[in-house]
Amino acid sequence: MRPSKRDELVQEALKVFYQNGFAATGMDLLVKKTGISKTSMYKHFRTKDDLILAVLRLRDEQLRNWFFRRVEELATRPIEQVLAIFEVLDEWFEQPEFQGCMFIKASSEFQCTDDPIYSQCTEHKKLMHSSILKYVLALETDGEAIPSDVAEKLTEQFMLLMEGATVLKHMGVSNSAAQDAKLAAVSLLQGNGICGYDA
Amino acid sequence: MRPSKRDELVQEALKVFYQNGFAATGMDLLVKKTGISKTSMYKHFRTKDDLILAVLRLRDEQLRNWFFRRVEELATRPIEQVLAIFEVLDEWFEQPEFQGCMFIKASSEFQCTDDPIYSQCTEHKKLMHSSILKYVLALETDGEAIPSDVAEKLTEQFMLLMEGATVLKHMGVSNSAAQDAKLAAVSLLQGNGICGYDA
DNA sequence: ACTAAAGTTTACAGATCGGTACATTTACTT
DNA sequence: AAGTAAATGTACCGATCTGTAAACTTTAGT
Repeated sequence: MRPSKRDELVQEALKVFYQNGFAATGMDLLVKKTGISKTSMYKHFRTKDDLILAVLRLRDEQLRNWFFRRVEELATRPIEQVLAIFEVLDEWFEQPEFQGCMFIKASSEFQCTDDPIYSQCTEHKKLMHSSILKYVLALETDGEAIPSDVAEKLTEQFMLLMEGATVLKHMGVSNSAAQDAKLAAVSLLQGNGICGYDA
Repeated sequence: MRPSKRDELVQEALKVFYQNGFAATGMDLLVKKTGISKTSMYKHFRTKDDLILAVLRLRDEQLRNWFFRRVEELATRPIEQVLAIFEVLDEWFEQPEFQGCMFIKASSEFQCTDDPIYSQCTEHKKLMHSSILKYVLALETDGEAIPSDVAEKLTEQFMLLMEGATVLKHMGVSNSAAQDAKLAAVSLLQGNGICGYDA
């Protein structure tokens, strides 16, 4: 298969939905922004919701790939990787096109629990969780592996900090949200006997 | 003035917008749900956005009043009040009508920074921040007042935890989000030399 | 060159959107 | 009882919404 119009459509639709919102973006606007005819769109996707699902799938893949690739570019030791998570978060916030988390926003517009769009948003967050858990599980306390229940608890707390930072940054409440979250993460690590100054 | 139709409208509209979303709720649906005629609505509010603003004002007042009244019902000592914040958060999450934070959702649908609706959402979060800051400023470390920069940092971190918990609870990712946040808060307090076991 | 898929334009259907005009009814005040 | 302000029902406006029909053009593979 060649890089078809379909992928082109999904990629452009992602930008428009992200900047404009889902309900607020009509198919006619997508025609204007992408230059792709409405008939073609409906050949590829039966409904607008199907298109949104495809957009979210792409976003999930793009964001997770970029995020954790950056984490591993920034650090190799587990403790540093965990902290790098918050550095990458900051990088994300500082991108000029940053407009909050697309999945938080999607689940704000599609609140019905059995809506596939809502499910997809939930799924994305769970995937983020499990990726972060891997880094946390690699941590050591006094040279021993971290207990898995502690790792689970820490991961959950990191997720809280990340989502909170994303929201407050997007709402213009804090402009140091990612760094504040990082400091909190350091505190939480130290509180569990994990600190960055050993071998 | 008697409890006019206007207040009735705003109160009912709040429920509908909260459960249904803003863009997804048409004025005709509001007519059906409230029993108030569209003509009357537009006598009270020039536009739908004006109605939404009134709804958000009411919500801000209701939520903040309820929240901090509950905090003070649950605890009197500052350290306990700070932790009670997360207990009340949990109470909120367990209300059957809980559907996330209305302001996070509103700012997801009205992203334009100079939209008054967006500004109102930002304002609400700042008010939450400053209310929490008061409790944190009342804390003591070794019998001495907490340094104001530490209080500011802690408050910011508590906000991160609260917003994160609200989002993850709403998205169905975690069902112990408030308790997880509370444990994290305890850790952060201890990390700053504040613990609950002194006089 | 032929075929078939993919994409295009144009026009449209039916519903719903936010918002308004107008004439009527309710309810409180004096 | 008269007057007035508030709320009402109905019917409508133009625009926009998601989604479709039909006929035409481009593109790709053999």
